[in-house]
Amino acid sequence: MSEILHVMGAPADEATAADLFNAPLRRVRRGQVLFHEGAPAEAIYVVRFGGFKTLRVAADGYEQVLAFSAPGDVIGFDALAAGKHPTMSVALEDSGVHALPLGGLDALRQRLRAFDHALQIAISRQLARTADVAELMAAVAAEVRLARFLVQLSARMAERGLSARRLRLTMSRRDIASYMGVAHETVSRSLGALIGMGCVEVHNRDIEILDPARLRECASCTRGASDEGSTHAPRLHVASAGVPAAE
Amino acid sequence: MSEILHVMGAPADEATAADLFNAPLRRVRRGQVLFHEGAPAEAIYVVRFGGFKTLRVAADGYEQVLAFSAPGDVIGFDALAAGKHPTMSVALEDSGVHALPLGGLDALRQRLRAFDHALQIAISRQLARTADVAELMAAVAAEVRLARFLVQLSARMAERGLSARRLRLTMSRRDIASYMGVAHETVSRSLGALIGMGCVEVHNRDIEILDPARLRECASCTRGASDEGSTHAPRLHVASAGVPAAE
DNA sequence: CGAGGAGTTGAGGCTAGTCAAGGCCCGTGG
DNA sequence: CCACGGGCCTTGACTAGCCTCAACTCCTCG
Repeated sequence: MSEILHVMGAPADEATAADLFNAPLRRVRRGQVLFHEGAPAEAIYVVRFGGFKTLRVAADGYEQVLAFSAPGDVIGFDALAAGKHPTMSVALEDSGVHALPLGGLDALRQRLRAFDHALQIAISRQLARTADVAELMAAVAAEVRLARFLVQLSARMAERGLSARRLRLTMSRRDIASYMGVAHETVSRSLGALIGMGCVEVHNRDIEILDPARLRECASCTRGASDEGSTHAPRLHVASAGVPAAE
Repeated sequence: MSEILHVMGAPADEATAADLFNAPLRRVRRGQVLFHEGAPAEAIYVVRFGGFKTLRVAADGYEQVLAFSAPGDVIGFDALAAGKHPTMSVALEDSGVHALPLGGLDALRQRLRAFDHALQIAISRQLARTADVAELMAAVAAEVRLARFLVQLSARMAERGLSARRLRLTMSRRDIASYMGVAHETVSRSLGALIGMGCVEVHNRDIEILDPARLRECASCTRGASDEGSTHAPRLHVASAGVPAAE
C-alpha cells in the first residue's frame, strides 16, 4: 500500500500502517480489458506502471477515446455514481494496477488519511483534465489540436519527472484521432504539418519535440497556424458574456 | 447543512447533526463571477438554485465553456489539485450556492459521513460527464451534436424531477456553441434543422421536445441523420443540406 | 517469411467556419 | 409608459478545411 501512496504522489509517512491493507498488483497485458462498459462497479484502480485508454463505444461501433492514463492515475472512479462503469478501459501496454475494492474503500479512506488526501487530489486532477479534453476538441484547426495534444502529453511526462522532449506514443494514431475528435488520416497529415514546421521529429511512435516554444505557440493559436515568424494576430471579437462582479 | 445534503441527493438522516455546520447561502446574481480563473482555491460550492457555466478563457480571448451546473452540482473541486482554480464560473441566472471552505472540508467529511458520501457521488457523476462532453464534441455532424446536447439536458432535468420535454435554456447560443465546439451560427442552423425534422419546437430560449424518440435517434447517429421512415434502418451518408419540405 | 494491421498519401465532395446584414428581445432611461 | 440602444439571434453567400474513399507502404508479429 505504501507503494500505492507513492505512485499517487503522497508522502509515505503512514506507509507502515498502510501496509496493513495489502492490495495485490494485478497485471494487465497489452490489449487486455481492465473493465468493460456497463460492468458493475467493484473497484477503483491505481495505475502502477504501463498505461490505459478509457473509451466508450457508440451504438454504431464508433470508439470514442475519453482519456489516457499513466502511472499514478486513478481509473474507474466515475463508476461510483451509477454503480456501474460508464466506460471501458484497455491497457495500451503491459501494465500493472492496484485494485481497491469499493467495499473497503470507505474504511480505507477513514483510517488512512494520507490515502484519502491522495485520492481526492488525484480525482481533482482528473476533473481538471476535462478542460484539457475540451481544449483539444474545441473548434480549431487540426494541427492546433495535435499540437495541444503533444503539449499536454509533454507536460504530463514532465510532471512525472520524465523527459518532456522525447515522447513515446503507446496509443495508435486511431486512438489519438478519436481522442482529438478527427479522422485518423487527419492525424497523419497534421503530424506532417508539424514536421514541416520544424516543431517535431517523428519516427513511428517516437516523437521528439525539437522546438517546444513554437509548438506551444502553434497550440495556442485559435485559428489555423502556419505562421513562421512570431507574428500572431491575436485580434478576435471577444464574446463579452462575462460581466465583472459589481456590487 | 441538511439542505445541502438534500440538494445533493443524500438522505437527510444525519440532518440534525448536519445543522451544526452551517454554511450560509451565498447569492450570486446573473452574470456575476463565482470565482475567477487562477484564483486561489478557498472553497468548493454546492449549487442550491440557479445555474452556472464553467469556462476557460484562452490567451486570445476565446471562451471555452466546459460545463453547465445545476442545483445539486458541486463546483470548484478541480481546484484542489493545483491549489488554484483552473477555470472560472459565472452565474447564468440569479443563483444561490453554499460555499464550503476547504479548510474545514476534511473535518466535515470525517464527521458527516453522509456528506462525504454525497460528495464522492457528486464528484463521480461529474467525472462521468466528461464522457458526455466528449460525446458532444466528437466528430459528428453539428445537428447530431445539438441533438445530443438536448438529450443530455433533458436527461438531467428528468433526474431532478423536472419536465424532460420542456427546457428553458439559461445559457446563450454562444455558450452552447462554445460548449459543443462549433460556431454560434451553426447552433442556430442546427436548431432550425431539428425544427424542420419535427423534433423540437423553439421559442426564444424555451425549447419543447416534440418527438423524444426521433431526437434520441438523431443523437445516436454518427453521421448526419434525417431519417423519416418508421423502421430505423441505419442510413449512412445522408445529404442533409436542405431538409426537404416533406409535410 | 508471410499476413494483417498500422500508417501515409492522394483526390474530391460537402460540411461548417467566416464575413455580413438584418430582425428581435430585453433592459434602460427619459 | 414609451422610446431607445445594445446585445442576442437568425439567415445568406462564400470559401476553406476536413471527412470520405482508395491505394499503397511499412512495421509487427505469428
